[in-house]
Amino acid sequence: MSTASSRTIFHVDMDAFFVSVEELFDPSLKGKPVVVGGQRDERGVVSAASYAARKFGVHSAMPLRTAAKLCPQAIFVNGHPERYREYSGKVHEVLGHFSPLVEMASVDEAYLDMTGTERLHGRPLNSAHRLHGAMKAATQLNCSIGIGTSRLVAKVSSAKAKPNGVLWVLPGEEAKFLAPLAVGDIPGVGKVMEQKLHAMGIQKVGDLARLEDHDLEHRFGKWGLALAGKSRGEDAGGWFDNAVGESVDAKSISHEHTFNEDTGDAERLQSTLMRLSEMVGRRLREGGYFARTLQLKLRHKDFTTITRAHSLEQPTQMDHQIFDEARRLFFSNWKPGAPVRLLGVQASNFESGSPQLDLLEPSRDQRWQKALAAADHLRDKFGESAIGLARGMKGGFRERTHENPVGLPGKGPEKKKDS
DNA sequence: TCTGGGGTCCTAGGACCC
DNA sequence: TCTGGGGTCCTAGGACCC
Repeated sequence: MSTASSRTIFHVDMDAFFVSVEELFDPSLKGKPVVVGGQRDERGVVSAASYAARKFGVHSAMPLRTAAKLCPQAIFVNGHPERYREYSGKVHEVLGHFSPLVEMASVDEAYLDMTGTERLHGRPLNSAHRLHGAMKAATQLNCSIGIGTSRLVAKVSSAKAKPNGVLWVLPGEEAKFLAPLAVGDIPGVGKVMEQKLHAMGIQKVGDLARLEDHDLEHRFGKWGLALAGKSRGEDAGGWFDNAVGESVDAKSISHEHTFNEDTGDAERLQSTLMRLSEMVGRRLREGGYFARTLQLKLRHKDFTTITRAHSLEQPTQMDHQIFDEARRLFFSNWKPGAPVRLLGVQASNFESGSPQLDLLEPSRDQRWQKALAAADHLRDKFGESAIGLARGMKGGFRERTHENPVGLPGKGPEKKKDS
């Protein structure tokens, strides 16, 4: 690819994002070993660790209890997703001043296509430094910026620029930049792939680049071919090939819950399924999605996990249909009393627009849809906890009570308050 | 060490159809 | 009888990312 026709991609990655946001709300955390993600004795993993905590070997995805052992003096903080979303919005806004083609890849990182912005913003290194300053001024947060001719190179270079740095890989220098790096530094190469490559005697990206494309394809299929391209710095295969800023429709929506202690209590499990189904339904309605496939996820005490899916005749976005299916799948795959660690509900296989509606009479489903829309509206207005959402399965609605937190029919004290 | 939650993509087998 | 080949859909599981 010639220099003249090459793209200029920025990858902007916020430094220790969750920790830095928490520090803004509680400045006393600054400089201390901080672990975000939960309390030291809870089930769960580290979402983010401050640089002071990282010195003790703490890193994200590590079990909280392990982090507590490695760094007993660490301050453990529960995550605040609303705060991160708020600051993510501020980040997005800053980026919008630098390019119309901005794509948030997650809450704390984004790609910018800066191709052709030189007249407006100057040379890449210049505009990166201005962006860096503007980000600090607007959000009080540090970021690192990688610049390259592909998303892949930009992303790898931002990782190498951390913390609080800027790194530009010149057009034409991609292979030279990547060659000395470990194969595990390539996005998409995780533990398993890394082990396989090591077993082949491949340690560095340069070793990979020396192999023939068709050898890699033969060994690893489609992925192998993509890998060969990546070793040269190309956005080969899958998501990376999308133009920056191209909006991609969601493919699935899911919610899951890990119990703090395993439970075999059927009522508790059912009410959890109900809550998860409602959360999924709500997001389907918000997004205007109708899902044809519903999936249950069930993780046992020993961490063995199964998923069981079913596709409906007609797509749905309604809580009770989701719940009915999730419950059916659950009871046909659960040995009564067996301790459960996690339950999850997923909707996928979306169909655009509304499903076939009965045009002659307002069907039961349509009435349901209206009721749910009204409930969503109330929740928007008064907050999740302010109202006991009217809900029910067969008869009318039942109110949520303390004993019956999800309004499960036929359970808890008979506080029949049909509305 | 004792393993979250929300996603995407890929593979692979079986059903079913032509 | 003992048996093709391709295409698509469905389901299950796993690698990977932040």
